Amino acid sequence: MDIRTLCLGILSLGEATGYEINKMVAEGSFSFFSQASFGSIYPSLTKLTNAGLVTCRAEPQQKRPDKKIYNITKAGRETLTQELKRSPGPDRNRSDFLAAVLFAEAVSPTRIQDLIDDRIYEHRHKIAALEALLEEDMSVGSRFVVEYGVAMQRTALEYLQKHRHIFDSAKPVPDAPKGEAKLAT
Amino acid sequence: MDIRTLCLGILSLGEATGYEINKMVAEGSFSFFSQASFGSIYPSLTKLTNAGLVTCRAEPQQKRPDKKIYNITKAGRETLTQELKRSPGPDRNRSDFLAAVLFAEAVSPTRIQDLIDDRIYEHRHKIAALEALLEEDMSVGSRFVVEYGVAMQRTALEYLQKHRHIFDSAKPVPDAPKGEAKLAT
DNA sequence: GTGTACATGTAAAGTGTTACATGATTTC
DNA sequence: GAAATCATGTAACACTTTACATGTACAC
Repeated sequence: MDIRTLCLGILSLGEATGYEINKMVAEGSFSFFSQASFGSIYPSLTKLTNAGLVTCRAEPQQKRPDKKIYNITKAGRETLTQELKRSPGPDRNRSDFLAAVLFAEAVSPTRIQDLIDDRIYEHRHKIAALEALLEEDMSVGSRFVVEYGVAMQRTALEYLQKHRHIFDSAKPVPDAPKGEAKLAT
Repeated sequence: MDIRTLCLGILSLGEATGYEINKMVAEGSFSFFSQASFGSIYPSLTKLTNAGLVTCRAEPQQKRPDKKIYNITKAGRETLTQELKRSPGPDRNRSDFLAAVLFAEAVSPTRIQDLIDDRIYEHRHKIAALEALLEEDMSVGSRFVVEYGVAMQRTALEYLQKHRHIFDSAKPVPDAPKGEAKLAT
């Protein structure tokens, strides 16, 4: 799903400005499963407007750029419906943390526990932030997604706490550990 | 983490060809947390070779392009160690599924249950595939990562099974939900 | 006085995917 | 006879990030 469709979907839930969309994606309930920045959101909104899928009304502000409030149009809803008929692509999860754990084993074993401990700390913060979000009023769908996020974060946290010890005996690997190295296929 | 570093890390675990790296990333234990295709892997290997971080030896094949087997160099390991000293960036999860569920609520409510049912089916398959992977011999780190993946997939599956009903008002639960596969839960 | 929140946007640079190009061998 | 596996690689295109550009207002 490209940023254009993401913006269209967010606007299907209610009007918003580019700034607000960025906040939702960066910190709000969209932050688990999407990411985008101003550099992609603003151009997307412009394109959607030109395509007639959203309308834009400017609200004057004092000493600031006008607020541009976007609304989805009927054509926009139809386009989104068509888009949702296509089966969603597979999830794409990219975790530098998991990669680092794997690679640290071969190259810098003493680093693994630090990596895991930092991660545990981050998970706790993230869970607290999500639970705070849940205190607010939100739609059934948003709540479903945020609770899904909490469940996933909790599982990750528990897994790390439970399995952290397996690296306790980690020892440096000799310079050339090839031969019949066991790479998972 | 860019594809160049990903390739370097994979090669730190043992020698491999571009083709093999692609398989690991597309289907193997790297597939949860990274993705890359030939179009990015081959150029990355070329760049790493030019930078002296890996070496390449060609093994002649019959009626096929030579196999190019890459090995990490000492300089490559040092570069990787440096890279691992930097704290890993945040996870970036992109899920068209979660986005679709959220947007479908506003635009096409009857679609949600289908989306969830398909997803449940996919999770079962994925879990089965991962558990098959675990039967094989693999390093401590690989096992850690694959088991992490299994835990996450299971949580997602259970969450969807448990919370699927909240969208019932959008569409009654069919008596015999389709896609009810006989795979391990 | 420093940082954050508000509020928009552009341009260059980098990164990654998709489709193409080639071709034998094995499995269904 | 079709599709998958093995095996490499390029080029065009799409997408995203980062840095730039321009301010005010408020809290600490």
